Formats: sequence, structure tokens, C-alpha cells
Amino acid sequence: MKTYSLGEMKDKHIGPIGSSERDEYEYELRMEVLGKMIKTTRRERNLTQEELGKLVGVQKAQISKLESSTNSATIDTILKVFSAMKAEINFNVRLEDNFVKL
Amino acid sequence: MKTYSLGEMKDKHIGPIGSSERDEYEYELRMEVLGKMIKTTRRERNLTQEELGKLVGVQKAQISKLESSTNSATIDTILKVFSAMKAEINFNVRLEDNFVKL
DNA sequence: TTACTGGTTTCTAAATTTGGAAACTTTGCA
DNA sequence: TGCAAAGTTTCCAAATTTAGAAACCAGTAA
Repeated sequence: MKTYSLGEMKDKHIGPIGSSERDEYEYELRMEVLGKMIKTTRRERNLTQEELGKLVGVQKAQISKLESSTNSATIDTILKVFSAMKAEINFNVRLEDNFVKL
Repeated sequence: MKTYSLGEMKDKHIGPIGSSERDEYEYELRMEVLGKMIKTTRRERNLTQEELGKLVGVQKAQISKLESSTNSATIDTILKVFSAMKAEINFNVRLEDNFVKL
């Protein structure tokens, strides 16, 4: 049973914690990493974009757009894609302590 | 440092693993739970929808829609909201073993 | 070189989300 | 009860995503 976390993906695709790249892009790369996760999962399943497209019910071009984070995908779309690959995507929230209510 | 996982949220808002509700809604409630996570985090921060709206830069009605999963939010929107609350949302993917490529 | 597979890009239309405004409902409390 | 704050819903316009189609761009193998 294979699992990737966001952290691993960031280490791999952006850089380790503390590196300037990692710090700088910490926010905006979230979305991009999601695309990478789709790609990684698809590869893990040995699927081409076209095959995945068929499973999801869209054209390969759509998959390409999702993987490259061409646009900010909808939760609905994301769930559909992972579901087609029989992969479960989970979210979890961590509260940071540096929050002050004005 | 508080953390919620998707699992906890589902236990709390839907029912424990094995319960019929939990099984039945396992797929389609994912989206809904994300809304609940926003709400829970907001409460944790002691914010009203209006206050959170101000932080994000939208009206309280928007926050309401997001929390109730009126529509399938965009990743971009979700990140903006959690970011405004100084909360980090993470994803992770688990490959299920019951996948057969045709 | 040619052909083929896998991936990306552009264009266009349709569907959906975003957002503001205002009315409405619920909740909580004095 | 009655008031005010908090949350929800509806309506509408603007922006964005989704989706298909087709052209295009690697690679790679014959």
C-alpha cells in the first residue's frame, strides 16, 4: 500500500525544508503539487493520460491540464480523478500558532 | 498545535467506520467534509464568518457557501481560506490495492 | 526518414464558481 | 418576548473551469 504525503512531494519536486526555493514557494506551489500528485499516482498505476482520461470520462488534454495545474481545479474534479485511479486522497489541517485575532 | 485529519472529521460528522452512514456516503461526503473542516478551523480561531470573510477579502455569504459546500470549491479558494486562518492544509494519497488495469 | 505513442497547447462553447447585495432565518441572550 | 449578531439563501453579473476538437511537439522504434 503506497502513500505519498504533500511533504514528500514537496521535498521531491521543490526542495527540502529550509531551502530558499521551498520557503519562497511554500504557498503558491500547493496547487502545483496537487497536479504532480495526480501524475505520480497515474504513473504508479501505469496509465497514460489517455487511459486515465478514458477512466475518468474526459479527453487526455484534460488530464494534461490537471497535471500541469494549468488552472485551479475544482475539488469535484480532483476527487473524480483519484477515484478513477482507486486512490484515496485525504486532507488534514494543522493550525499554526502564529495567529492573532485583531 | 491542533490537527484534524479527514478521518476524525468523518467520525465526528458522519459516523464511525463500519456504520452504514459512513460506508454509504464515503465517496460523496469528501467534499462536504472539507467545508466542515473550514468551519471547524474558523471556530477554533474564534472567528465569525464575517470576520473570516474580511480576512480572506470576501463577504460572509461566500464563507457560508464554502462551509456548507454549496458548490465544489476551487483549490485556489480553499487555500486562500486556510491561509487566512494561518492553517496549513495537507493532502495525501493512498493507493488502494483493488486496482486492475484492463 | 517515417510512423506512432504520449503529452501539450490553442480555440471555442457550455457549465460552474466567485462575488456582491440584500433579504431572510436562526441563534443567543438580556 | 424582543433585539442584535451570526448565518443562510436568492438573484445576478463577471470570471473561471470544464470539455471537446484538432493541431502541435517530443521521443522512439522500425
